[in-house]
Amino acid sequence: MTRTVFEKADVIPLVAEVFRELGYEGASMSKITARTRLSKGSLYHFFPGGKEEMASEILAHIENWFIRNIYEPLERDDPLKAIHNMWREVDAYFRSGQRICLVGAFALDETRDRFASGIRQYFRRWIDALCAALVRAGASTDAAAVISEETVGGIQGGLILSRALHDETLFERTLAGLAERVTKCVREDAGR
Amino acid sequence: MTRTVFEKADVIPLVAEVFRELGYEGASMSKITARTRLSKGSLYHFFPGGKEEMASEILAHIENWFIRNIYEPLERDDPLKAIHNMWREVDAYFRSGQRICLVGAFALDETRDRFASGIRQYFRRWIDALCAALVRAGASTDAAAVISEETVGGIQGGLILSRALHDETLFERTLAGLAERVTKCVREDAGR
DNA sequence: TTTATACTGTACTAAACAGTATAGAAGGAG
DNA sequence: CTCCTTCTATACTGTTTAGTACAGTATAAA
Repeated sequence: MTRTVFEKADVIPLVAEVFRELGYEGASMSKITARTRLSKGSLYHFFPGGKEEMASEILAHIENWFIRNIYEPLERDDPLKAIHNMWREVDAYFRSGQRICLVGAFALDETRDRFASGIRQYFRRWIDALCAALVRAGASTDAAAVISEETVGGIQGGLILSRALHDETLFERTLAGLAERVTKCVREDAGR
Repeated sequence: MTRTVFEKADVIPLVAEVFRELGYEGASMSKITARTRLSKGSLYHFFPGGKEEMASEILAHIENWFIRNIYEPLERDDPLKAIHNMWREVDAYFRSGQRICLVGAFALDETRDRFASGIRQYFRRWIDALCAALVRAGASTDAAAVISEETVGGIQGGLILSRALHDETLFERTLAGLAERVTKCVREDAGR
């Protein structure tokens, strides 16, 4: 009999995809074992704390991805380039709206209260990093604060709408619209 | 012993609130009975089809509310007044972001597939009604289509963000920002 | 006052649930 | 080879789940 051997680093994205598709409550252990092809033994070996530990590690894994690929570039690199990189990475990460934001989904029901600090931090840091990049690019502090909040919110709304309407083009349209407004905001303020 | 007698019209909003707090999968029959104080017998009397029938009737109830209070005014009344009315009603309905959009939440996981047509219709009609009102108010067809999509998406994003950040002021700020952009869009196009 | 209807409460079943225990397989170290 | 560690598979626990059955209660009409 063939035995597939996993490492924790391989398991987390696999389980994450199940949570993404079914939500925290919808993802029962049996659904997770069925969809990942991992046995209960393996899952409890990697996550002795069960579902709660899985979700907690997944959230940390997601946050690390965003820190490395989005937040740190925004904080460190040339702001306009980093923002351009953000649109590209976000579109790829959410597969043009075919893949949801697990953190956003968790925020909508009582799951939020279990992982409150992780969820809060994910959005807080995203908004703050974008805001700081906009200020460095020449936007006013006030305008940057407003538009960075609208941008992160707009992305979440775009994900909901594109799924609800089964419209694969909607998310990319949303990103393009947000990108245009961000660019305009920087141009206007920098031109003063 | 006192016996509280309900009608279906009273039961739907009660059960809806439980779905809103816990999501479709999280709302088990025992949680529903505990939070609504309705017995299993009563619930299955009103909804012989169980959870699926409950959610289906709740979605219909929500859509009716939006038709009466938002979509029809947008389609029928003075467009600027109807749009102004929309901001007020939406803020009240979602309790300034303290209450989520059940339809949006359903759209994020596999629950979407169970209620696909209801979910699609809710957003489709909202966007279309707003778009038509904007055109009647003097906006160009293209600009109206873009901004009405951004508005409905922006509302959903604002709900996620205000919950995620535990920021009660964020949703109202989002609505105010959207209202400003909508007003500007109408003014610019009508002035041509 | 009888009788039908509408609603409630509870006891029940079978399936699904989270989690545990444990035996065993693979692979490397000695 | 043996031994140890890491990972997998499955059988098992008690609990919770959705849903059914049915007896019981209030109300209104006849």
